[in-house]
Amino acid sequence: MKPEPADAIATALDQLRSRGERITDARRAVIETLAHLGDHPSAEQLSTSVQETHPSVHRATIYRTLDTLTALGVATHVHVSGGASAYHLASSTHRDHLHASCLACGRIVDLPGDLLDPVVSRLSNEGLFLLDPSMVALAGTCEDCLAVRAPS
Amino acid sequence: MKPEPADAIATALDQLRSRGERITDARRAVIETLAHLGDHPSAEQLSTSVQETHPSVHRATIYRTLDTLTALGVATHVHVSGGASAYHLASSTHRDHLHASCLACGRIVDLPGDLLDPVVSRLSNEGLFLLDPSMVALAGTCEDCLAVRAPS
DNA sequence: CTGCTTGCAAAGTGTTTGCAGGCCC
DNA sequence: GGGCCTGCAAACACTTTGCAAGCAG
Repeated sequence: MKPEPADAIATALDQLRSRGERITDARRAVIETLAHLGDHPSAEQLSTSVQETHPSVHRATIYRTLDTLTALGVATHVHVSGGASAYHLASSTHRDHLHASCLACGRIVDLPGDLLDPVVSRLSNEGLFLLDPSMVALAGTCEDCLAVRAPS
Repeated sequence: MKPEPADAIATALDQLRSRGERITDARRAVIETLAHLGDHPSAEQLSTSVQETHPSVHRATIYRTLDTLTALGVATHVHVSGGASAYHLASSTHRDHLHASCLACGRIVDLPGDLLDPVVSRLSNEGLFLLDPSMVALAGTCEDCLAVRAPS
């Protein structure tokens, strides 16, 4: 089900090009690494990974690139409770899912994108708050860690 | 509607005493300041406030005290997207509400405590995740900022 | 007294910024 | 070539830690 990383990379680069952004080695490196990791790395982790293949790319550039990619909608990030932000490409197959960080193992897991729709409606109806699900950092325990803690 | 800060302070101190924790000037200062601010200050803001009335209390102590208070359940904290954690006393009148940070003004607003119950159930039923609502940092736009952005 | 707490200073994360030079288009 | 991007280093915000002295119980 996972798309070829190559597809995701090409898509991302196209998005950059069509926005008139420049394609540089650093940006290519960030996008390629994001695509190949496929995970939800933090900027710091990503920085480490990128430097394995492209040692000349500076950390600060990674941060700036992620900023740019996020601003363009090519990538998204979740601010994880008390930790570093997690990034991933906004490829079409991953679209519109939510993120939750497991307090036990620290991983970011994907959850259904419509999960918070009822909550958004309720808050909206009651005039309390305009909730932006994509900005929400859910937290709790993932199924793997649940299995460990509470074996049947 | 707000309880006298004095009540909240007394309650908090009692909780400390009954847990066998020591009552020190620093702890009293933190609790008093939390009670009087009534808001959801960050550790850093709290530190600043405390030092206005108790200049001898060190920042590091504030962090340690907040840690202790949180561990005891006397205070709670929300990890706010990309920023500092926000703290407040877990006084009975405030109990069990959720927090959302406004992306426009940065404030922390309180939302109904049962807001995420359906979400918790759904995730639990589907065996996906054990969501801990108290650890969730909601985000979006608060009603005040909505009013500004979208005047009738 | 005993040992939990504090003050202080320093280190540790995660991230941002100013600047000069470099490369994309 | 013009100006966006980058590398570098330093600063920044927030938080944690080791240690010796101090105070609560």
